Amino acid sequence: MSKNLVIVESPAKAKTIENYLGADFTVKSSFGHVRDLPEHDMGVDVENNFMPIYEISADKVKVVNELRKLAKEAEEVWLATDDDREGEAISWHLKEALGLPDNTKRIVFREITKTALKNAIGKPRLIDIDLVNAQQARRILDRLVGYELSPVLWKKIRIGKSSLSAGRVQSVAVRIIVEREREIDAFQSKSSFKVTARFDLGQGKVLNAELPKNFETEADALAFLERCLGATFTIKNLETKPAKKTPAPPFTTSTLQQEASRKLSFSVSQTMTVAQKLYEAGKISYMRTDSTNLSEEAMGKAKEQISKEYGTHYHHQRVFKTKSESAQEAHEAIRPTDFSTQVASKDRNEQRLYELIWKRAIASQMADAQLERTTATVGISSTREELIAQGEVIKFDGFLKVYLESSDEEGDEEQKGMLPPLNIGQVLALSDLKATERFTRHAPRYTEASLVKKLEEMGIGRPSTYAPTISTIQKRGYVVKEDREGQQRTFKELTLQDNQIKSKVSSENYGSEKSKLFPTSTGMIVNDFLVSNFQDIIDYSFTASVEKDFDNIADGKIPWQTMIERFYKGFHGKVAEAQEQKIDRSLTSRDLGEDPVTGKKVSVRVGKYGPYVQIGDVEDEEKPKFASLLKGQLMETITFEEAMELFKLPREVGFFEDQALVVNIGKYGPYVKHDGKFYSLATTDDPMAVTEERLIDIIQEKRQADSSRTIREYDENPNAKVLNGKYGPYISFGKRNIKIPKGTEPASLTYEDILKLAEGTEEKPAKAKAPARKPAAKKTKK
DNA sequence: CAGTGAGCGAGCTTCCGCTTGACTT
Repeated sequence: MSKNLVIVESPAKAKTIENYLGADFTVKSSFGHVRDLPEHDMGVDVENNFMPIYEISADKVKVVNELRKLAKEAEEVWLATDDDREGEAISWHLKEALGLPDNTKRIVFREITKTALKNAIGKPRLIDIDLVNAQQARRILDRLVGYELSPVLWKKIRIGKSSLSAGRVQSVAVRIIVEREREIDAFQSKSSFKVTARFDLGQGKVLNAELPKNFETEADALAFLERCLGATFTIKNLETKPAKKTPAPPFTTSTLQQEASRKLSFSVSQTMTVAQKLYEAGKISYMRTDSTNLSEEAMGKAKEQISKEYGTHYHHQRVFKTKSESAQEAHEAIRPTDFSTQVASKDRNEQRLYELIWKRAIASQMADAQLERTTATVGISSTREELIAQGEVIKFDGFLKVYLESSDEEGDEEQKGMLPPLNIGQVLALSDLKATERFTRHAPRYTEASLVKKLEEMGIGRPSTYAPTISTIQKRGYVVKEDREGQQRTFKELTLQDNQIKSKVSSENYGSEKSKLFPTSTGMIVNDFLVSNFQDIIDYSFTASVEKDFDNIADGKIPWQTMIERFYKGFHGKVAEAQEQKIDRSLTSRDLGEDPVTGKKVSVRVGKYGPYVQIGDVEDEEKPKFASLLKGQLMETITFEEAMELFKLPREVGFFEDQALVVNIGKYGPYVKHDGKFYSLATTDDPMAVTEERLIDIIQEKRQADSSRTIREYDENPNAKVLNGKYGPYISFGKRNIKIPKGTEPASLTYEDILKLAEGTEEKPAKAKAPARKPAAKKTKK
């Protein structure tokens, strides 16, 4: 056993550090936090100065036991968790859990290099209890908010099949999505006419120019074209200005998620999983960071690589200031551990992400790109308006040699090309002059990654929680990530060509969405409830204001209990008030009108399985009719006409193999039922309009897919099959899935073999919760 | 999984922020 035990948070980091520190040091990791408030209880004694109750987390018992043993054997323990609020708290919890003395040495370093480590070891300090208290305040505030608000939702809004929840971070994330959707719903598109001209310069060269301002009406656009009939077009002015482009800083968690989403179409969680693999393989630095900082050593290595690969004039050292105010900067920016490594993995996605990280980090240490922007003004003999043509020439590519950041704006950033050679006074031959109707666009819906960006800008959430937050709001049923088909619309186009003006009407698809976040009715209802009852908690500035308090606690200016007390007084009062309120049914239902046939009331409500329309009342003699809403329809916005359409389901859409094809919509979306089996419709199929041919296709496709997965079937039992799954072959036996023992050839399994293998396994219950069992359990208690 | 949805009401759910595997079909 070595003399020194060093404890860090991550095992990969432990391994690296051990190599640097030598034989006298054993380096172990805590795997993050080891103690926390209890999961199934508030764990905060509100009556007793908010005293928290901590317990060793279930999955950390083993780690803690091992560390306790090693700590006893060691002469000296060094707490080397991250240099931020959470890291300080982890050290304190370790000290408490391992029974270490108060003077245990605490060391910090922000980059893993030999010098940084030596410096840290030479300058140990004690645990900063003020900083720990700031973390405790953060933890307790989040617990109070989350565990008091969520039960209010359970009591006041019982909808959806998943349990509802609220919290400082997730509720704001949902609010952002809901408000954007409402903004889009209220958006009125305006059309205008954009004028573009094409000139033929001969020898295959073309000049494209446009009018700087659009015309608001077709009449204005037409009048302009008429004025241009027979006009002469001349280059009136040429202006050239130097310009430059500067590289973006190296990646933080949030910017990595955004770029991987735009350039590689990765989901936020996929990015993190792939990055974790690269980190564990030692290929990149830590991937959960809010810092854009590179270590001196890293900048030196980047310089070497750039000079070697592109020449020294491509290098330009840059130190980036971190933008975000909430940044805690315990780590470096995300960068390759070795800049000379360009191939880091055989896995395609790992390699693609690595390349992105490598390029971005390298580019951040490269020279600006030098450009030349040329603006040509085209005068028109018959009118005072002028056309403008713009071009760009790259004089020195600099960092553009390796990397260009992409943008969220759709299609706006067309690459400007070079202008052909032009002279002032040159007369241009017009090929055509067009006025095309264009429409203003609503603000874009959020993607996972652009929501992360927004949250980060608002200082809400941390690098380690962006991905989990995004998945929580989807799991709770507040938000769905979907593709939506666009709609057709027509637009007008006026063309002046060969001294004639022609008008044409064309159609285009607009508003289609891919992998965007949409609020559900549940999300909107819960959001509205929270906004009207807990305005300040889900206010966009709430986190920022409590962060100021946490800073004051960390600076020793106020005791954490004072801050929590002050907050809790007002907050708990509002919780109590909301509990007293009658359930507001208008939140979860809306009247649409009367059925013209029966005169019965038509209303839309949100039930256990989502929003649905109901005709009639449960008290009526005749049972009410129900129909679920389609994807994309919301309780808040559905119209009476759309609602009545739904009652055309279930529809019988023809026959196949002597059985009817019935289209309906279930809990999990639209499906076609045929011969007692269910086949899901694709998201692009409209259940109201899908044809017989298409349905037969769907059935045959599904059968084809199933049969290609089947390795063996059994006459004795149609429910027993050997199938090929994502992770290799397995046995599907009724509702059970059984592992195939190692060394067994799946195709050789007989039915008897399967029965034997099934013996030891338990039948999986259809639903995890067996409702009949619970009351019985209570009886025994009594 | 897929012919629910109200209300009755037992007993359940839940937060944010640090970390990795275990598990899946």
